[in-house]
Amino acid sequence: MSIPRVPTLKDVAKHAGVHVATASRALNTQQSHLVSEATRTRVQAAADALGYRTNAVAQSLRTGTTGTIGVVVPDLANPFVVSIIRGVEHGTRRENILPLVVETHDEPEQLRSAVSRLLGNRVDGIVLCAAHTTDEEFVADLEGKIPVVLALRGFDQRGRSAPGARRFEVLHDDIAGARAAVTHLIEQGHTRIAQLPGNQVISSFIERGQGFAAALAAHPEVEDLSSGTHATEHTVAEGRRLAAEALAAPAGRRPTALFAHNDLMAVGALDALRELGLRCPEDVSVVGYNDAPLSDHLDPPLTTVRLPSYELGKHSARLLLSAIEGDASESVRTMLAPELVLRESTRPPADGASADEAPTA
Amino acid sequence: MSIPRVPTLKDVAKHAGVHVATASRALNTQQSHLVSEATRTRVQAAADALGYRTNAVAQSLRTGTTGTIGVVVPDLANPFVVSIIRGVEHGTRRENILPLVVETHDEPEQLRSAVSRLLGNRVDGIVLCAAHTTDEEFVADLEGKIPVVLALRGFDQRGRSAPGARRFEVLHDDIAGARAAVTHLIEQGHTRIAQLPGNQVISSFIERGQGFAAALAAHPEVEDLSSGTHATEHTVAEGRRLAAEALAAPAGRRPTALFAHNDLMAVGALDALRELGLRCPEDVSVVGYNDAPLSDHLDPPLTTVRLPSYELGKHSARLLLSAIEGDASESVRTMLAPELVLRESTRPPADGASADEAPTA
DNA sequence: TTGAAAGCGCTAACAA
DNA sequence: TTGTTAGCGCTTTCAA
Repeated sequence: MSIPRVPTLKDVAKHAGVHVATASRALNTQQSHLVSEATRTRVQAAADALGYRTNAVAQSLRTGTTGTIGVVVPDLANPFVVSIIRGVEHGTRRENILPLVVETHDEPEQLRSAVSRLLGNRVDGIVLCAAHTTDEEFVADLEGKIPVVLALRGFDQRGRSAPGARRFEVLHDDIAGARAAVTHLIEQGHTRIAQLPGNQVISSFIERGQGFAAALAAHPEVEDLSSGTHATEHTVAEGRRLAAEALAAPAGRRPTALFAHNDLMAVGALDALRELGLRCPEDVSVVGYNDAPLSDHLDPPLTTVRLPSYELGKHSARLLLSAIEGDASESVRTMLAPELVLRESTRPPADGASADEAPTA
Repeated sequence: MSIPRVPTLKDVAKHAGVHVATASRALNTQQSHLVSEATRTRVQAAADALGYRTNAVAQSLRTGTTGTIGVVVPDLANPFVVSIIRGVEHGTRRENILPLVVETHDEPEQLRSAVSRLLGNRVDGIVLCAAHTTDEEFVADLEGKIPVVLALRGFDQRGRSAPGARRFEVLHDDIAGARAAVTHLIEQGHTRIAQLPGNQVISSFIERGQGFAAALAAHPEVEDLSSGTHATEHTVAEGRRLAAEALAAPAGRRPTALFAHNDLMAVGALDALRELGLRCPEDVSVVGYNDAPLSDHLDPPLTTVRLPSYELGKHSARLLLSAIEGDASESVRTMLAPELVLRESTRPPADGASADEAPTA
């Protein structure tokens, strides 16, 4: 009921009959060699007896380092974000670092307030997975205050000319991923393709658009039938909206394949097709991105692009730790490769797809 | 490049030409009334000019409270766990509390080490969503050290007789949820039902089993054809394994409906059916639990039970905060109700599938 | 209304 | 090998 006072190092020292400094040395693995084996044992016994646990707060204040890092993510409900976090955890476990995870929901103010809290809590560094291209100035400023690893999302490569602007990045090659997905569609024979683009303030989606464009540029016979609008959120509902737009064209001008910038939007596209009386993949192929859980159990199982999120988190953490140690003096930019996952939502267009027999619903 | 020293309160005080104590008072909303409006403004201006941010570490050491709470969860990859976390965040936002989230992966040692880290970091309280029934002693001990809210998973009601054992709980009525799901199957006319039980060291799954039993007890004509084994993990693979076991019976003795203790296991059951050449829901109905994302987009869309995870998190946080304030002197036990979500994976058994042609509904 | 001073619990020179 | 001492940055009595 009544919560007893938590024992301090002073209590341990008294109990062991030594000075606090000795107790501190005895319990600190780095310094315990400075202490006689006998007293070390005695102090340890006292600590165990009292249930002593180092007060990380006091330790942090004294040493100037907290043993925590911030992990700023857009959205925990996004499974690959969780995977990144686990990668970070893996990369920091040995060092006994505690990652503090904060969400931004892709709101610029929330990014700022989240970072502000982390700075207030004196994290030793930050893995930033939630940057918008419009945050570049903010991030550059932040990098002047604390070690930062820019993960998952970066900035436009131009404008990287700031002198002495060291930057640590662990990114994913979204251009290659999108290009692989769209090239797959083209190789299956699709000549009318539309993309359902994500929010263009996020590098991942900008680059997926670039990958789409690159794939089409290499195949001039293929038409881009995208509607031109892009999603503001990356939800099923938005995917459905964009797909409906793209599919609204008269039958002969309708895309036979859709590239959605993420899996949820691809699911929305499947919904839109169903509502129009079109079948996937018989009438229209669909590709997603991220390889979300259960995307292999959809109807039909979704062709998608896998992003090595766990590795991304792990590398980010490692890089951040070395930046904190001061080991990393140069800019580092790691780029992780995508993997195309073929399932049943893509197939060659039906015979005479150009003439298109599909119902207009 | 070189990271400049972070300004301290002393810097602000000097810059404003006042004593640090005055600066402290000026910047602390609770005490700023003790300071003349003029100096308050001056101090604030100095703080802004220097980019001062209170050092939460020093503040915590001095005040003995960190403004952080621990949130111990089994598994971030579980979407309803994320929803709980968001509820917690909602419940703590106003007070500007930082929730520290740690995972246990349902490993007893990880629970202990996670809690240990949180205690070391001197969190002000803990929301524990990851308890096993075998952790009761550990938890009782913990409750003697720090305010704890037992969320999502509780302990057996017997044995609650410890004198003065105050306990704060925010739980979900798994018995009612399971009972509703199974009663729904029975009312559709199913008379041969099997459950695919989760790990029996977790109260949620124990209670889902009890709800299953209660539903059957109220309908003596219904047979329990469960295989008797239960899952160790709550994955698609385990669901598939258990479903295959239950469906291995000769045709006339085969269950016509399966109640899986969570959605992933239900998905595994769908896989098992497909492998056996059985259709869902025509041959066998399936019910899940949790209403996971995309469970409405499966083939077929899954009937399931929704658990009010966001509210659960929100209530837990509120309760913890009041416990920290010392407001809550009595045990509190909040029980949140489930909601049955009907979709297409359940329907009455085919004619002759059971002896019972007359659905009772 | 402001300043002086003590101290939260710990670690790290320095001295012995 | 151990003890002494100072101080990390802040808040909060107590005095002025």
